[in-house]
Amino acid sequence: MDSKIVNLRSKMEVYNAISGGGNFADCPVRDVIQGVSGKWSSLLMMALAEHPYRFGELRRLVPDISQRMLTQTLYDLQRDGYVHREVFPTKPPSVEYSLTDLGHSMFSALHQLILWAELNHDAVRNARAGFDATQA
Amino acid sequence: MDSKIVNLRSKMEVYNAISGGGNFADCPVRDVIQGVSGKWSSLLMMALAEHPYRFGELRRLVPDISQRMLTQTLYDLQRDGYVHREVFPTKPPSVEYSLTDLGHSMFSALHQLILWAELNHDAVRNARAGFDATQA
DNA sequence: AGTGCTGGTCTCTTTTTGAGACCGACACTA
DNA sequence: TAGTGTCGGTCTCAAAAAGAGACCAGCACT
Repeated sequence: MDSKIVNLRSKMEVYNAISGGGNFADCPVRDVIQGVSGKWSSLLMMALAEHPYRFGELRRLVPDISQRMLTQTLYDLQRDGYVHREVFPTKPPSVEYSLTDLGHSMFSALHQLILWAELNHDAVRNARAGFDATQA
Repeated sequence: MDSKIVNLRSKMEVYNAISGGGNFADCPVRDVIQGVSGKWSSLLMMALAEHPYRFGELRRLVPDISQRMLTQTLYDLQRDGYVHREVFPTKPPSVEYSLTDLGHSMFSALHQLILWAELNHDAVRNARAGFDATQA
């Protein structure tokens, strides 16, 4: 029984095995992907990949993000080493966010997904519409 | 003022422009990325990219997903056209989930990010540890 | 008659997110 | 000098999403 699962030495199984007691927190892919998979992370990475932005600029660029989530998402991206935060002692003080080398490196991988999304947006929308039609 | 934002014809601006009244829902990248950026989506895509799995198999493969979220995430992936759901009239009936062509296509883009995550997991973990150290 | 397996749904609680008021320090304006 | 605006946030409260786990029908086997 469950011969597929038992026989295949797949990555999924290895991640399960690593986790040992079911904690599963050590799965490298999950650990990293979680950070990028937030609702706003990829969008902010896209913005910062172009050039550094200040807090207020990002807020205007992504109008439907709340200030709270902008702060928090930038904090998380900074914590994971993707984003650098620099405070300039102007009056009033300004804060600039920019991608680190690690951030640029990660974005180049994320970029593949973004390109795919641009190319296949219609296909996804059509699939969605077709699915909703049959379910109605 | 805000010369950077005004002068640059960046993708970000185009997405903003498209959205017109601030709705922003028509941004293709957001629309597609949202579907993949769920907590469990990428993990399930990884699993199904290997070979089809049944509901219970997926549940055992990803032990810390709730049955509710497994159902819902698979439903969403199916709706977006990434996953095919097939019911076999065995007793008890079994349900098999597999990637569609669109799903495989999307996964090949997502795969770049996964590979990056595997390669750079340590760098991210170190950044995180260093950041937490300075914040403590 | 009882137990187990299948793939779910339903309800309840906890966590995450969103909306928006509020903050101090300074500049500019009237 | 008092009022207004900008900066980058934090704080509180309500709404939405996710997690935990009970429950379900249908059939097989004991």
